[in-house]
Amino acid sequence: MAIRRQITLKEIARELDVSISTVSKAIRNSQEVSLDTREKIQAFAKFYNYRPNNIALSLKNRRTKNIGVIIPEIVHHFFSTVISGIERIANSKGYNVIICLSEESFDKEVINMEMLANGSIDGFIVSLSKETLAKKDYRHFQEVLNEGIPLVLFDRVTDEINCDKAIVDDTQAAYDAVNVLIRSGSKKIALITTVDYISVGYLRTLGYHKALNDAGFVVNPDLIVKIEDTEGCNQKIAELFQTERFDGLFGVNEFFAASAMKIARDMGLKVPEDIAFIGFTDGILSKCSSPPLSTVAQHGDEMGEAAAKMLIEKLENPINSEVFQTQIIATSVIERESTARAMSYMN
Amino acid sequence: MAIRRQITLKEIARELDVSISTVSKAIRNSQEVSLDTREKIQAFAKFYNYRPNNIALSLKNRRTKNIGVIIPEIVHHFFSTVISGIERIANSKGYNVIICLSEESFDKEVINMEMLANGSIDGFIVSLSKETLAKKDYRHFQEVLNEGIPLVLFDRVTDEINCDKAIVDDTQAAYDAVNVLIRSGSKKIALITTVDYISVGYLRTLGYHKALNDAGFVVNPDLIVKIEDTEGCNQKIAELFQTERFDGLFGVNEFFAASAMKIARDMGLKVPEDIAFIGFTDGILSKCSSPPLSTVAQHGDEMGEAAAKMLIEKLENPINSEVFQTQIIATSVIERESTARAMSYMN
DNA sequence: AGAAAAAATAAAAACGTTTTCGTGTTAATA
DNA sequence: TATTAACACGAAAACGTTTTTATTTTTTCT
Repeated sequence: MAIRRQITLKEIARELDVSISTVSKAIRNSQEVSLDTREKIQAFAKFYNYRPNNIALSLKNRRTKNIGVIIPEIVHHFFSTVISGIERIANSKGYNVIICLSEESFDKEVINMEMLANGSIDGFIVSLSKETLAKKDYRHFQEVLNEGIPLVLFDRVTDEINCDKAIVDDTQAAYDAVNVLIRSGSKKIALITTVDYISVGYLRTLGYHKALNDAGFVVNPDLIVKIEDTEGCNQKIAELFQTERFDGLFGVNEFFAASAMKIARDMGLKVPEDIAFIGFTDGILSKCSSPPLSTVAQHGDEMGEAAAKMLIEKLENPINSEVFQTQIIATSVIERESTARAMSYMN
Repeated sequence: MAIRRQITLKEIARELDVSISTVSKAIRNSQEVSLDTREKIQAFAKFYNYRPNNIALSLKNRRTKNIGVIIPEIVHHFFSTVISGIERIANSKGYNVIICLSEESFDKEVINMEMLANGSIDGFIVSLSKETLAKKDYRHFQEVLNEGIPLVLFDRVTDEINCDKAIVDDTQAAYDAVNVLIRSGSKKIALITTVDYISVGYLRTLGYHKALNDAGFVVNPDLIVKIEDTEGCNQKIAELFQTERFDGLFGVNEFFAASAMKIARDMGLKVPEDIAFIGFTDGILSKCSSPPLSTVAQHGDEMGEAAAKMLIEKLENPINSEVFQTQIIATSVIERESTARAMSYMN
């Protein structure tokens, strides 16, 4: 089968002995060209399966219809749901999604942004890498904004840069989650969280504090474990179980909660009778672990949709380019067996 | 902060009162332009943060340095690891990855391909949607191949189209998995699989048959459950447990295996003593379920890397555009507690 | 038949590059 | 001093579109 590269206007013009402009107009069915020639050209174009070259269009229109998305990782339930939401909206509005992974590295984030900012995309949707959050260096974002490229941040955001954002109310959601533990009868509640510079981890920790305070519980720092990376995770959780006694545990993500629950069960504790668990993110892990894990659903796909909608709005309607909004995506607490204590346990 | 759009060669040329070509050459440090002007232009360009417009380059070079990836879904451990592998290689070679989701729909697959084939990408990496596999309609692939656009298929592939492929030896891997069950002492082994048109499900089913045959076991069709979609999944698995007795189960993905194991435990069966389980795909579910699930690691990231390497090779070296290879990515069986029977159970 | 109006088509510019080729200036050589 | 070589730069083409403007052809009217 001989290779037949996509045919161009120029080739059609040459073949049919008319000018390029006539071909262009005929294909777009302009009244400017006689019905005769129009039909002839259209038939020819159809036969050779003519399709306008996207790159040429991008250059001419100075818009690519591409959205650049930069996330820390993709093998991750929450981030992949967000992508899914972004893709759905983008696709429905004729945009494509270019995905780059920062792998939690500041440098990769910067490089990827520069790579895409040279005309490859019309706007960015980004969730900050851990390193960026730790460094607090946001110049690369300010730069693209100065160049007039719209930017939407989601989930891991910062106050230091002024743009559209889509987040959940992490503090409130954590507050709600901890309250589920409290209502289920937990009196001493442990927390497995991240280091503080991860904005969402910090905010969820705040919610934990607030919930305990409002319930009149004292916050015991010994019940709080801050995990830097997932490597030594199980180790640190196991230590907690060995040194402290508690009857409820909140993990700021589903991995922490599920891991802790597993360790507890392996130690012979009954869930939820002896200890109740709740996590964050309603991923496959929460649904499939034993017992099923109560959790806070973040609705990542909605967050992705919201982010994409805001971005596309800015792209197609640059009038309000200076008014930014922060959309709070509603979370919902999903109560499953891991917090379902019978009433007899309560008192 | 006033918006300062990216500066162009033309603007630099006008500002410095030289020709566009001189600016272009100076920036690429050509000896053709005097050191004086070169330095002047370079300084100016650097000051205004000049970067060549990617779209213009794409048009000129007739290559976009974009790879189009079309997968059925992204909220899925295996597919996201593949993306991760693709992205790593692509990024290291200066390519960007455009991701489209077919959502298992033939039409979306076709539309996405057409959308990208109009010049937006240099080549495709695709895993077939369920609908496409069911319809066996591969014309859209033949078309892009005829247009000279390289294509690599991975995981869900078909013999009907001739191109580079990256797969695992599903039959062999399933054979190995079932043998783990057999070695662990299982005598009656059930299978939870997909409907036959899913190539990988079918091949894994073959491996199951082969393993039983080679071990001298009879294949009992009543022990085989074919799941169409995940909706009624738990229901159908529960029925199996109610109507049949068996002491080993192989699930063609980790979700099937984990779900079945959960149901078994809820029914009071001990794992692995009463019944052993093994799955496919080493995702978070396998690692975190109780007990941890033995499984076949597919090494999705390696598959993604292999696919990306083959594609980029074809892109940068179109000489061998007619020689296609199928790379078999090695799988590895990971034995965890779910098949770890003490010897006393064996005989 | 000739002029004016209308219709059909073509030319050219623009989007931002790179590159080939051409031209003019200066320096080196006979 | 005349000829050539080296050097520095500019013009133009090309990638594939769309759109504005210009030109040609046809039709209509007196």
